[in-house]
Amino acid sequence: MPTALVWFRRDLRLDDHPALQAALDAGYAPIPVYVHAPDEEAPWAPGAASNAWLARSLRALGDDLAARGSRLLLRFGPTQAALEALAAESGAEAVFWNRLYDPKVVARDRTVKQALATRGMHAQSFNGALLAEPWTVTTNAGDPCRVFTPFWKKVRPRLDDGVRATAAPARLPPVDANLASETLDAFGLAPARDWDARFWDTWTPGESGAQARLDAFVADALADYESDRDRPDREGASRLSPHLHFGEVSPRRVLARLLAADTAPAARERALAEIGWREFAHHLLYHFPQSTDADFNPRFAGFAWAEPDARVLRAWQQGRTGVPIVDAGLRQLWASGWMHNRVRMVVASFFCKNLRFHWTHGARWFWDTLVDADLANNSLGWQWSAGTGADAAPYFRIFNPVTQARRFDPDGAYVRRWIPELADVPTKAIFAPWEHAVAPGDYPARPIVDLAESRDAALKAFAALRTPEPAEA
DNA sequence: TTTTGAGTTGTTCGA
DNA sequence: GTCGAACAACTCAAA
Repeated sequence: MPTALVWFRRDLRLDDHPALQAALDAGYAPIPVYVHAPDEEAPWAPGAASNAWLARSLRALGDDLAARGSRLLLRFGPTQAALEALAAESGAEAVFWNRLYDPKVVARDRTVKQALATRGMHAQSFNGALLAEPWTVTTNAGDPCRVFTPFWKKVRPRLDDGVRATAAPARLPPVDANLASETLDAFGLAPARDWDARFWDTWTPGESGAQARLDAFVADALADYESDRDRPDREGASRLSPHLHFGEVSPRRVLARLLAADTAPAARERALAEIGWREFAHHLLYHFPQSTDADFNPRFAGFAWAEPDARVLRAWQQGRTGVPIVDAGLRQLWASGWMHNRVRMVVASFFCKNLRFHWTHGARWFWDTLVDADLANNSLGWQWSAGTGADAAPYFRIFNPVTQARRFDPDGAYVRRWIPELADVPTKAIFAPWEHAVAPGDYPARPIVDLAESRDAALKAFAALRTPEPAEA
């Protein structure tokens, strides 16, 4: 039986895996391989939390392949050399993989594809990560979309039919035992010290964990998704983001489940729209690759950002700003590798508006600490919050963290869970303890920045960006 | 080409 | 307490 390499990247599943399926359909015995080459994604090589997840997800994929009679080979990069070497060792005639959209990865993959083709190999890539690949969606004028609503109006009608997910193969051909594999430990992905120990109370990386999460979401949270998705004190979010990032479940599979769910149309559409935002983020990243580091809106080149003060930056990172909802979010992030999306917006607004630090500094912290760190989603989210994005919040929309906490954590349960110092503070005082002089000694007595003053300062800084009147002649 | 309508997630102020 | 307006202008996208 001829063999083909199936190059796994962030598609760490067997269900609805187009590259694997294509190899099988073409009559090849697949040789699954993962190549460890983080340098090739610099300066956005995966962060520490992401790597901790990846280690577990790779182990799960290896187990799942073994259970079907196959084997996952682990190799060190550089990628091109690794794939060429494995092809030579195995006699593989073809290489199949699913596409990614990060700028550095796109460039790397193009080079790899050309190199393989030059050697006479069949190299082919597939769509395994998106419902609508970036080049398939344009405005009527043929340009990339910059605004979500028109983008989604183009994509949403396609989804009612025509997007199919294929089932995982029940059995796979064996992989030649002579083909060598690195050990997972050799990759050095798992943390040396077990700071991630508590992550795994809430998360199960790997395909079966992803499917269980999807099942639980559809069964328990979908019906109330419209309201509860904004409530960090409830289990209202899907929590699918890290599973989607690593491709442990495909968006087509999520779509199929949402379309089949017996639920109110509004809840379904809301959940679909969140998948739509993931699609839109990838659309923007693909068409505007510089948006990971540069303000989308060039007008912000003249904005009076504050120079990040190391002490203040550390207080934000550690959840010691003195603003409870902000600190709760950042502590949740540190403890669990994840933060509720509503709270992400609150901490980002505080960072970009109240502290007036450039969004890239916050994005970098998220990148290192989130298990769902995703270049497309992270860049879009931070630019949206900062107001620098193409389709961003208007600049005068500055979140008041006290108001946000009262509205979305009305009983203070979320704050108490993540800030034990405040566990005994009454609800009416817990969102702004400095106004009631109730904060205990080891919690900051007042916010690191005055909320009202810093809000006004941000508005003034934005006002200064306005196009100046032409000078009098 | 020109015009028109619209744009994830908010806050504050004053009637 | 509730409600509507103001907060600015700009740009995108479609008609």
